[in-house]
Amino acid sequence: MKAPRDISNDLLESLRSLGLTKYEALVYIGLLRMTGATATEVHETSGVPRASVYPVLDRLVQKELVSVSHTTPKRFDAIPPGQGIENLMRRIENDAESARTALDRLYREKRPEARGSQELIWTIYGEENIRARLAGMFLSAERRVEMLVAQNLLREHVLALLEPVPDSVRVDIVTDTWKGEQPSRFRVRTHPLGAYPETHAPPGKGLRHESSGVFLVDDARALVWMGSSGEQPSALYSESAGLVQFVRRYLNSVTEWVAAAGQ
Amino acid sequence: MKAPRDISNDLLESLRSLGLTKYEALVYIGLLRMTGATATEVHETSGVPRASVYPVLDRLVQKELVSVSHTTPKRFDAIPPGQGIENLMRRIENDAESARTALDRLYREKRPEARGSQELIWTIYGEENIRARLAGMFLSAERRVEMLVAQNLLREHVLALLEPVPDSVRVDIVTDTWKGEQPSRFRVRTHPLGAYPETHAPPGKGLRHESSGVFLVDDARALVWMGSSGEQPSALYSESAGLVQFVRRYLNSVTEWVAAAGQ
DNA sequence: TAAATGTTGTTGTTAAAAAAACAACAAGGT
DNA sequence: ACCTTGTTGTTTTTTTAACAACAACATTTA
Repeated sequence: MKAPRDISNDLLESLRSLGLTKYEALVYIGLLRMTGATATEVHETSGVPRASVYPVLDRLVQKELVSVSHTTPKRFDAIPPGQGIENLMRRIENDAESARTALDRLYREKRPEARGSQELIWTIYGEENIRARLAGMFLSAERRVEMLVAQNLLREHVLALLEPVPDSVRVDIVTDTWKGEQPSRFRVRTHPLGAYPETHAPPGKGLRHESSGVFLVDDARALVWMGSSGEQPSALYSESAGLVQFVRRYLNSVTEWVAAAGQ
Repeated sequence: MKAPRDISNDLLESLRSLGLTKYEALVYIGLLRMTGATATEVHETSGVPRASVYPVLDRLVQKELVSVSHTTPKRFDAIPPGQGIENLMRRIENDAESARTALDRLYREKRPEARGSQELIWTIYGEENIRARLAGMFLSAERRVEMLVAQNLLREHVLALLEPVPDSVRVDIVTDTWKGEQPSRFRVRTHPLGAYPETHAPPGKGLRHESSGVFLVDDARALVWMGSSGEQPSALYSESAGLVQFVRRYLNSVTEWVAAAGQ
């Protein structure tokens, strides 16, 4: 192919994930700079081979990204980006909707937790997924929720999820700082988490508490939120006795430390 | 590939437009029926070759559609469809947003209507695009807006677009029926459009007025809305003297007919 | 006006890239 | 000794991209 000028690779990638091929993207981009261009002009400014330009334009018309004139030769015009992208998204959202419906049906047919998945430790990627799992944990709490969690993480992502927890469930929170009054609903204890001795960790490489947290529900379900700064966060979730016990001990020792520190 | 069971082709297509490959779709679908499956089990119920299952699962984890356990052998679990599809859509919407930003910049650099595009007749596909164009026409009206339009089309799609037209612009509407009182804002004339003699058309094949309409603004810009029933609608738009004159005459003769019919 | 030239729109073929399918094997567990 | 997991590399198929050739017109030029 000729020289498609200086089209950012990112843009092509974005358009591809909206369902366009490279050629379709290049033609549409080229067309945005022109008004009423002929196929040959499109070929020239987009760098797409002339013979390929015709089928590509046909597809773009089908996708409601360009309009055609009735002259000979035909002339083409781009639908403005706002409208055009909306047109693409409409199709995609339709697909998403029908896919969700179909998948939900399959999903509901699943035998409910046949095997003992309770011995496994799961890795969950992505903030949304972690939050969803946390919400589920909190929702299922019957007696007690405990957490050791950095203040920013708590405020931004966790606090809202505690809303549906009933009063009969005791909620213990250990965090680094707490602005404002103590909420009566929860037992909040503050402590400079960074100062907690990372026993077996080499200095400077200790677990970053910045965006991390440890959660335990009813001594039965544990989640460890590992927020690698900047990166996509991940978490461990488990109902296995092993991990739960480990988390249990960790929380105990931190709690003791906090108490001893004399707050 | 083995027998992927009875997976609807539509579903695979939908998932593809959300950025999944066939394999990714099959594995995810298969995984929805299981809980904590091993790679081999995934292979068995999805029909995807065992060796291919590993890279596919990796990608699905990246796309936040499945979670992995830390056991050996690894076990995999599907994120529930609602959450999973939301995860996919989030990425796509990000791409859409950044694409729109980038494209808008390019679009604005375009020299404003360099050539005389006013001689061309454009075909516009898709209801949204037609409505957008109509809205633009109405917005630019300085003296007069005339339309001959089926009642259903008028109510559902057109009336709302007339909102921003100032009082100084005269708006004439001819339609088949009009329930309720006459709006003082517009000059509405009703007429059973079907009865208008389709001069050169064979009976039964005359232009269906059901979802069609003719629009003229300031005697300068014309749009013909052709609503093929059920299909995607299309329209002609032009500022060319030829088409404008044709529409002008058509409106005139209909208006005369209506007047003669003695309303 | 007729020949020469050029452009548009089509069709068919080849090349490159991406996805799918298969083969083989080391590591570890039973 | 045997089976399973996870990994790697190779072949086949499908999809995109690139190229070649040509008929139908239209434009220029002699």
